[in-house]
Amino acid sequence: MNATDSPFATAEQKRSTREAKRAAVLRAAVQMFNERGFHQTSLDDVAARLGISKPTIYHYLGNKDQVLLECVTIGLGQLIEAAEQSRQSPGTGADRLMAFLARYAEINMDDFGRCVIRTGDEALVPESRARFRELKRRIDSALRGLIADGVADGSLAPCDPKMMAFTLAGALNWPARWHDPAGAEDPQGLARQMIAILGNGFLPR
Amino acid sequence: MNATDSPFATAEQKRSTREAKRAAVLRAAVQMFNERGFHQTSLDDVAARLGISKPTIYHYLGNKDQVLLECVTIGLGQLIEAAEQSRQSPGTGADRLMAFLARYAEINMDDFGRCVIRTGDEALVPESRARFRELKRRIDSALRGLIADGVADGSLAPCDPKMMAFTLAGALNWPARWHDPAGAEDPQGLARQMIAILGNGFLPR
DNA sequence: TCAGTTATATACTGATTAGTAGATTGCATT
DNA sequence: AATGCAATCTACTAATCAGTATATAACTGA
Repeated sequence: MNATDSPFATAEQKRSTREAKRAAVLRAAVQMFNERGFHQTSLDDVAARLGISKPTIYHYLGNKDQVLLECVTIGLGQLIEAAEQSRQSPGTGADRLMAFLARYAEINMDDFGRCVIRTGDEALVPESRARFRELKRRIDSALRGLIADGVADGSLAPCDPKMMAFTLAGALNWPARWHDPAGAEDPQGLARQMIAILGNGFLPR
Repeated sequence: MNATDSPFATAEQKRSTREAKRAAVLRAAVQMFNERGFHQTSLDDVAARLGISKPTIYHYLGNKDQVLLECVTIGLGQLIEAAEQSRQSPGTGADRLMAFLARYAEINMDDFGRCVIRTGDEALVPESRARFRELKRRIDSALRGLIADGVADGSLAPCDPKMMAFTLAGALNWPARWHDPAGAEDPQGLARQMIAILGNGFLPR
């Protein structure tokens, strides 16, 4: 506590507690969606977990579809950011791809990334669905681009980038279903192991 | 039409039309669950697609949870059968693993297999959930066993069978989400391509 | 002091839908 | 002829839950 804290909040402080509350609601919602599924989670449940009432959720986030859309948008935003960083990072195509895959896998074991994977397109209302798909397409193109680069510079095996992207993404999406965030295995370690397997293949070299 | 067909059905014919009706209801249900999601599909919707009424579904299959449990049980049954066949098939560990993976991928692009993948544990009522998990565990053990055999006979690269199983299964589960059953790509071809990628890895050999 | 804004609650409405009660028809068996 | 069972329907009940109307309290700025 410093001398400047008073019971009267400044505009900036208010803006920031509002942000914090909004984030807390979103965090509670995404965790419950991941644990129990979107349709098994009512907004009253989410409110109860936070000790607030349903209209407060509407105040901060809007209706249930908007809450879900915001969750997946955050997850997809993290993935897009990761893709952009990898594109600019140094090394061969293979190096850049592997850096991206590691980040990709970690995000998929995190609250919002898990939500992206666990949310089927059908769960969203049609307008949100289009947005959801578009963002996913963006990640997919970025991944294909990284693969194509690696094939071009010879650091990756020749392949069809589309099939390769589906295969790699599938493998690294799956932990969103089985990995227990409260469990002992650490996401980074798992990601590294899976990427090593995908890099070398199951056949002996 | 042969001479023996008459408007009066034998007991056997009746048993078999009953079976056919039951199967038709199940097929309609699983397809709609896959297209629109379990919670977005009401039993009235399923009945409407077949031109029947909801109580008829209860007559043949029971309540909504039982319908879903039956769908996933069929899919898992196909996978278990595939695992047993591969265990007994000839060739090296790698050969047997690849035969299984091919079948595994194909099943996952079929109605009931897709449903297995798309159904989260949370969707089922707790009693069914235990059964669902147990069957999935069985497939996972079978897969790990095949991998361990291949590592033992040297036809597979040394690896942790658990991580390898998660990685391979994840990659081959994913088409259940993106592959369009009405689309042009044929499941067998896709399966072969993915397995080649997984066998060789993305790094050049 | 009054009007406006923000944060929050209680209590309701309306829609959806799982599941059931009960009727009907027709064949099968005694 | 009578009883029972299989297959099917229409019409209802009851629960859940998204979303809203409305109240209140606190602070803000005029």
